Formats: sequence, C-alpha cells, structure tokens
Amino acid sequence: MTRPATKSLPLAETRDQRDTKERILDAGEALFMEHGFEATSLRQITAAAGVNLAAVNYHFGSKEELFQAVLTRRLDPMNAERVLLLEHYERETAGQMLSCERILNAMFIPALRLARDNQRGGKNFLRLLGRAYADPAPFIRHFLSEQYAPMIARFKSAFSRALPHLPKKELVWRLHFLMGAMSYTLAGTDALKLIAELNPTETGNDELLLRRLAPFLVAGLQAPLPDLQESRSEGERARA
Amino acid sequence: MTRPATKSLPLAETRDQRDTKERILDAGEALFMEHGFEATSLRQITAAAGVNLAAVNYHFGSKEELFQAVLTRRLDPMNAERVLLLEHYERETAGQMLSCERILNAMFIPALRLARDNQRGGKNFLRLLGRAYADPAPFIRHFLSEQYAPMIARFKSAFSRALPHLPKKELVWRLHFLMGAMSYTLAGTDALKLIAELNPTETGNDELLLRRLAPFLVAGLQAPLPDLQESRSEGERARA
DNA sequence: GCCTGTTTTAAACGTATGTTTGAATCATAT
DNA sequence: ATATGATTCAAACATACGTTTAAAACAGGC
Repeated sequence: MTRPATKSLPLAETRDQRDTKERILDAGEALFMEHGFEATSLRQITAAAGVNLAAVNYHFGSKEELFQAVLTRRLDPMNAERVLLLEHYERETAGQMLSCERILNAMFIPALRLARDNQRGGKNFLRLLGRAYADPAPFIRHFLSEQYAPMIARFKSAFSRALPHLPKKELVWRLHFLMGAMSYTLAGTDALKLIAELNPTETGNDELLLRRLAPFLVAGLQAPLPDLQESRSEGERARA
Repeated sequence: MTRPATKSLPLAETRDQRDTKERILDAGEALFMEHGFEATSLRQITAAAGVNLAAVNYHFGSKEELFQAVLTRRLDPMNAERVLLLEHYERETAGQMLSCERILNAMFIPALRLARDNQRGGKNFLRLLGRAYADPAPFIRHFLSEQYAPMIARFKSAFSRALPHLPKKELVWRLHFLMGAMSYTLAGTDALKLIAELNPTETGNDELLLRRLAPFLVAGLQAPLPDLQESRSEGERARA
C-alpha cells in the first residue's frame, strides 16, 4: 500500500533512482553521525541530499529503516571481508595454529581499509558506528547484535583455538574488552584529549595505530587468569 | 537580566529550591541517557520532574548548562575520589613503586562505587557517560576534556613511574586504549550481545568484572613495545 | 504587615517534527 | 503514440521544539 515492496523492473535500475537512494544514504550517514539517530531530522537529510522530503519514506519506508540501510551498506561488506581474511589466514597456515596477532589483523585490516576510503564513508562511518554502540534504542541494539553475530562467532572460535588454555567464559569477557578498546579507538572521538599531546603528524596515521593497539590487545588476551576466589575485593577492603 | 547569577541568601537553601533543582537533575540524567543530549527535550525533562517548563532556564540558564550540571554532579566527586585513592595508595607504599594493579584499582573502585549506588545515578549515569564520550558536539567534548584533564594527568604520571621503560608517547596511546575498554565496559551497553551467553547470575556482578578487566589491562600496559620500523604493513602485504 | 528578593507559573515567540496523500512527471515496452 | 508502472513533488496532518516574558505566589527580615 505505502511503497512498492521491491522494484518490478530488475533489468536496469534507472540511474536516477540509484542516485536518489545513494544521496540519501550519504547525507544520512553524515548527519546521523553528527547528531545521532533521534536528533537527526528527515528534513535535514533530504535537504542535504537535494531530494524531496517524501523520498526517504518512499525508498526506505521509514526513518528507522533508513538508519539500518546506512549501517548495512558499510557494515555488511566490512564484516564479510573480515571473515574472508580470517579464512585466508587459516588456509595459509594450513594445519598450524593461527596466532592471536593474525586473528586480530583480520579484524582490523578491513576496518582500516574502510577508514581510509574517504569516498565511501571513511572515518565518519566509524564514528557513526561508535555512536550507535552507545545508543540504547532497542531497534539499534537488536540490529547491531544480528549484524555482528555471525562474524563474532567466527572470530570467537578462532581465538578459542589460539588460546586453548583460556576458559570459554573468560574468552567472552576478553573479547568484550577487546571490542571496547577497538571501537573506541577506531571511532577516534578522543573523548579525553589524550591524543592532543601527540605529534600532530602522527595523528590520523591509522597504520601506526594498529601497530600500537595490536600488542596491547594480544597481551590482554594472553594475560594470566584472574583470581576469582576471594570473596572480598580490594574495593571493599580499601575503604580508607 | 535573565536569571540571578547566584543565590543571595546563603544561610539556608530553601528546601523547595533544592528539590526543584535536584528533580530536574534526576529527570535529566535519566532522559539524557535514554535519548542523548540533542534528542531530549526540556518539555520531557520538566514533565518527568513535575516542574514548570521555565524552571530549567531559570535554575540552570540553558539546556546545555543543565547537561553539564548533570555530568558534573557525579563526575566531579568520582574523579576527586579517584585521585584521593591514588594518593592514599602512594602514601601506603611510601617510597616503593606503585604497581599497575593498584593504580588501576584507584581508577575503578570509585566508578564501581558509583555504579552500585542506584539511589544516586548508578549504572544509568555510567551509560550516560558512555553516550557523552561518543557525542561529537563541541561543547560536550570541551567539557569532558576539561573535566578529566587533572585526573588523567595525575594517573598518567603514576603509570609513568610504574612503567619506567615505556616511552611517554607509547604510554599515552595505551591509556587511550585503556579508557576505551574501561568506559565501554562500565557503560555496559553490551553492543554486540557478547554477554548474552554468560551465566545470567553473573551479569551485573561488577565485582567480578573488575577482577577480570584488571589483568587484561595490566597485561596490555606491560606489553612489549610495538615494532614500528617496517614501512609496509601486514594490511598492505596481505592483499589476498 | 508591608517590603524585598526568590521562585513558580501560564502563555506566547517563530520554527521544526515524521508521515501521508493525491496529483504531476518521468522512462520505457508495446 | 499510448498505456504502465516507477518516481518525484508540494501541501497538509497534528504535534513538538528552546527560550523569553510578565505576572503571580512565596519566603523571611524588619
């Protein structure tokens, strides 16, 4: 009733349609990153894209579906590339065990390639992703969970083989910490102005960033198991 | 002209004033965390607080100043507590070097105490903080930088003494990674549903969380120095 | 019991919100 | 050339936005 479910002419997408949809996606990507989902208006987006206000509802159905389309456009290929790269590494080192470093590289390299490709989202998209991670809106959380689930499962089993002594439960927690450091770093929001003191020529050099983050995370993954026995914590004991 | 700069009767803050201001702060804290700064309206806040719409502008001046007041109310005491605890540890181990574990504890324990105090913000506030970290609005970034600067500087020099072999530049990066993992974990947004598979009785046990996160971060801080010499990266070589 | 300064209130300012609608425009296949 | 389905468009829906204003209600000191 409201909009055609799918295009009925699959032969050649008329150019104007692709242009309109892509311009909406581009404008949405930039504005959602700047203002967040809720505070970005369709009027801002359609004005920036140079299209009619009704075009979003016509082409995407709703503001929520547009937001999901904005994320899917970059996230789907990036996560697919991650899994492909991981499988490439696994074939490369045929029977042998894959090192944590290489598994981490399979996560990072596709993200870095995306960050460098300024024509297609680039850093802006990674910042948008960082915002989406922190948004408690249920539809965003459900969407991200489903979008990431297959890739996370794949990497979890890879890390599980690389760290055979690490209990499953402990691994899940460490992946949680890892994703935190990674998304925070890739989003590059620099909330605490830590980077301000660094050499400005070095800021924005994603290459060196990966080379610094990887050893940090590998060491974290390989850290000795925590001592969970004692019932009272330092926090409770150290009441000054 | 618009509002009185400060109260001119310092003897006994009339109860109604404190009630109104605090109810606005409470409502703002909850709503800012749910919808973000921009998408939260003063009408939502004042309705939830049961006060008149104009009360925000009267007591705080503007929506932005209210937001800063919401953050300051919890952040100021928490960061002060962190520094005090660090100094307490330093006195305790008088001349000797402070271990990374204890420095980390000085960062974590005040945050955990805040997370547990549900009557006064609790977890909700830490989630709001996680959202604020990811918000690129300039006034939020400036505010957070200035709010954290003294505490970060204090801990940076403490870590610097605990890790004497680590170059300053490297330490700043590792603090960046550390803050990422920490804020992501404390915000507990669980963007990727990693925790869903964990024992539900364990979810929400902040005590064990600290015991798991600390070894991860300590190992990361003490990781071997990265090899930054090679000019071509794995990312460029591994083009499959 | 007026007087003074603080706080609350209702109303109004101009502007913006997501979505729907029905008619106009376009491209193409017959 | 005409019919057809996809796309665009301007207008309208009821509702919400942050801030300002001037009057009302309240407090405590004298």
